[in-house]
Amino acid sequence: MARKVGSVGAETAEKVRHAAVSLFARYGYAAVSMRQIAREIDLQAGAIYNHFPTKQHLLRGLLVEHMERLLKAWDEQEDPSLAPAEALIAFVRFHLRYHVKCGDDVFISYMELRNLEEDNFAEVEQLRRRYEIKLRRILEAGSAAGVFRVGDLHVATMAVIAMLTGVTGWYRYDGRLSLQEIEELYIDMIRGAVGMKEG
Amino acid sequence: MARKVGSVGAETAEKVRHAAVSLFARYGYAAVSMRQIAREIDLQAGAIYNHFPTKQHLLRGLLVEHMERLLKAWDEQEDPSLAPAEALIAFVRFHLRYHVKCGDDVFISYMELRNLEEDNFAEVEQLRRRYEIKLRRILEAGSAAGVFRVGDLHVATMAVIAMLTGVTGWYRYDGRLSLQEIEELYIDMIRGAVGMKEG
Amino acid sequence: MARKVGSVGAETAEKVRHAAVSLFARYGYAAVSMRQIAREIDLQAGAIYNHFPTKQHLLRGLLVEHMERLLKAWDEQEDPSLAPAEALIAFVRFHLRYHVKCGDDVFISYMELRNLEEDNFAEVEQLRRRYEIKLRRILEAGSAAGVFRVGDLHVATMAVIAMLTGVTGWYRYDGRLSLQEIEELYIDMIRGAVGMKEG
Amino acid sequence: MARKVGSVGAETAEKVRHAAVSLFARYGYAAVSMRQIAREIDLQAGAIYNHFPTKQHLLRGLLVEHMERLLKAWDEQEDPSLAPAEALIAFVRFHLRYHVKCGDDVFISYMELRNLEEDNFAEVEQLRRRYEIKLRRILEAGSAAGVFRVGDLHVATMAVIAMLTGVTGWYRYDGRLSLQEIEELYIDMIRGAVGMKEG
DNA sequence: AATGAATGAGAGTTCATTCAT
DNA sequence: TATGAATGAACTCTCATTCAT
Repeated sequence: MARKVGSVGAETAEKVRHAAVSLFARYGYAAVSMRQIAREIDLQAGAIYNHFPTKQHLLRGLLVEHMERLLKAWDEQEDPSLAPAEALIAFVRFHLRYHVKCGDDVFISYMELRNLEEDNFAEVEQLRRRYEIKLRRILEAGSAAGVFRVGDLHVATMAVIAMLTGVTGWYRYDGRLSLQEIEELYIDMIRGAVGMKEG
Repeated sequence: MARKVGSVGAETAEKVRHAAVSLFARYGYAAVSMRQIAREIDLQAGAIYNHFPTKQHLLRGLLVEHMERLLKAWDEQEDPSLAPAEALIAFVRFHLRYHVKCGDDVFISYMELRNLEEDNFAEVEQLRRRYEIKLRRILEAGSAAGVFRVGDLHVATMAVIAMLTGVTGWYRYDGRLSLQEIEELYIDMIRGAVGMKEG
Repeated sequence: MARKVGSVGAETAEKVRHAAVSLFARYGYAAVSMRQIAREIDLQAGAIYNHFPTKQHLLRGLLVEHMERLLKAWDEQEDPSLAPAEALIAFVRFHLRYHVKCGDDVFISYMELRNLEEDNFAEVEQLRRRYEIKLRRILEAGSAAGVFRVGDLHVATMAVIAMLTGVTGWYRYDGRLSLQEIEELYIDMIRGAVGMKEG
Repeated sequence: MARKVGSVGAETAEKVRHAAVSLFARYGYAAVSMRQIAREIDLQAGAIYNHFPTKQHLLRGLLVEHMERLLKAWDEQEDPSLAPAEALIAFVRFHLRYHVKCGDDVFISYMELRNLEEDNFAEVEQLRRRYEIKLRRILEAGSAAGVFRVGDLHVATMAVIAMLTGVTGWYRYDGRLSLQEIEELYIDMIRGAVGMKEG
């Protein structure tokens, strides 16, 4: 067998990404050095540059890829035949599960936006907006159908997302409440917040 | 009097704090150097050390003082005679106004927590919890009085605060909606989220 | 006495310049590190940046200041009343003495031109051209007066300067020939080269 | 034959040499990386080491081979039957043509001497001296024959070579003067410099 | 003979902090 | 209280070189 082209390299790149996510989440992009990332995976700092041209590229990659995975995951599980009420509930469950599972990715994709250079920032912002629109469309449909009572679509969208994403700040795997319980609590609150008719 | 003792110094310290808040908010604590802060106010970096023993002390001061101001502001305007429903509305208005007005302070007090050394972190966390408890007590009272329907007190507290604080992420002074309009929208949503009886 | 403002700093800057000239001459700009320069004068590398913003600025300064000193030195000793033949001889003696005395400065100002960034290069080139013109004017005057026989002014200027400057490549203070002897030899050769009438 | 043994390799080595000469001439040995050289010829840096054991060997090779080619070229065209005056003129023409044609090789063989390690330096210096001696012998013969008037053989040799080599610094293929014109100008000046009797 | 990944050292530069003045 | 100069450590990134494939 010839060279396992792209194999060893791809593995190392993945390890770098993983270590970086974890360290950036804990200490912040600016506070984490390339040496720290390298040390975490028993590598010399210089070797990272075989896989990522700069620290900034590494960050951009993490955020862009996180957003793309998130969008893809939603697209794959979205069921367009659902009525708005069910669609909203599905979105809430999806968002909570995904954000709780990928805590670090989510966290840095909120915290490290300001460390992106202008172009990279714009790119990630656009992806984020595409995700927000997923929710907005649901609220819009429910509003139009008269099953939600939403004062302002944009504000409601931001409020629901902020509320849900906040969970990543305090959720613990072995906490007082299970993820299922938390889901039900949030579904209840969000139903109320968007004025969903009982049913 | 040869010199307004303590006056010039206090002024400089205040200028440093102000420049630091603004720079930390924009670029993050770790990405901002003492030299940058000094340059902003036409000073040499060394001079900052006449007023703050370390960069970490400077950060701690900013967060602690922000939280103490926030708590004091609430304490000053809280009206213990209000019924839970009115108290909640008052809290929502207060939180939105304060957070929108002191955007940078609020922002860094969320973003830079992880850059605090252990003890300082604990101190700020405790202050934050004291603030959260203000809201929690209101929800608790409303729940007990049967005017709110809250599945879990802690979750509801966190959800409401996350929802409200999210506003600082997108609010613009000259945006589409006035602060008053935003307040009404949030009051409506939060009423729904906590199952407040119409009235 | 208050602070000896600019004294300590100016001294250090001068020491840096001196060490840099000497090291650049021996090993070349690109091959010499800021740490090497610093070590030479018992300083930390970082401290150099209190006096020179970048390594490139340091180099530019050395070359520009060398050329300016050279021009000033010539201007101070030039005697406009001299006839072309005597003026040429005076120039030859001046150039040899100055270039032999300031060997390292001269050397790097030829060798390190390509390490200058575009703007800095243009600046130094212009100074160099101003110096060449000093000789050219002499040759021109002698040509016009019929005391020199010069085929092409520009070529003759370059040839004489190249010939003279070459001395720095092999001159040794304690070599076989004294500077005086070398001067006489070059005066003879250059007289011949420019077709100066015997006198 | 499955493979042109030694052919592909020799070609690559030649490409490396060529790229290196060109880059060293423009930026200097110390400022050029093996990666830069490799990139220039669409290669990975590591591959260069199949052809040259170190960067220093590569440099040494370039200088030694340049000097050997130069010496061989002179040896091939030297006509020992020429009288000193004609021999000098032949040398001038040869030197100018060769140095103008092989500008980069010549340039680095002057500029990069100091980047040679001790032994390699000695080797190249010896070759250079062998070349200088070619001129020296001519001057010597002319002096002995009474057709040149040379104050000091060594100084005259260095002066003539410096003067001639200086041309590479400003000669342009499409400049104001053709190479032929430049040759005549230099021949005239050098005749004068060595006190050649008119004839 | 070439690649892609790695090492270990070192580059230029900036950092928080100190201190004599 | 402020300055300007210094330290020693750290930063991102590049280097020459090696080596398994």
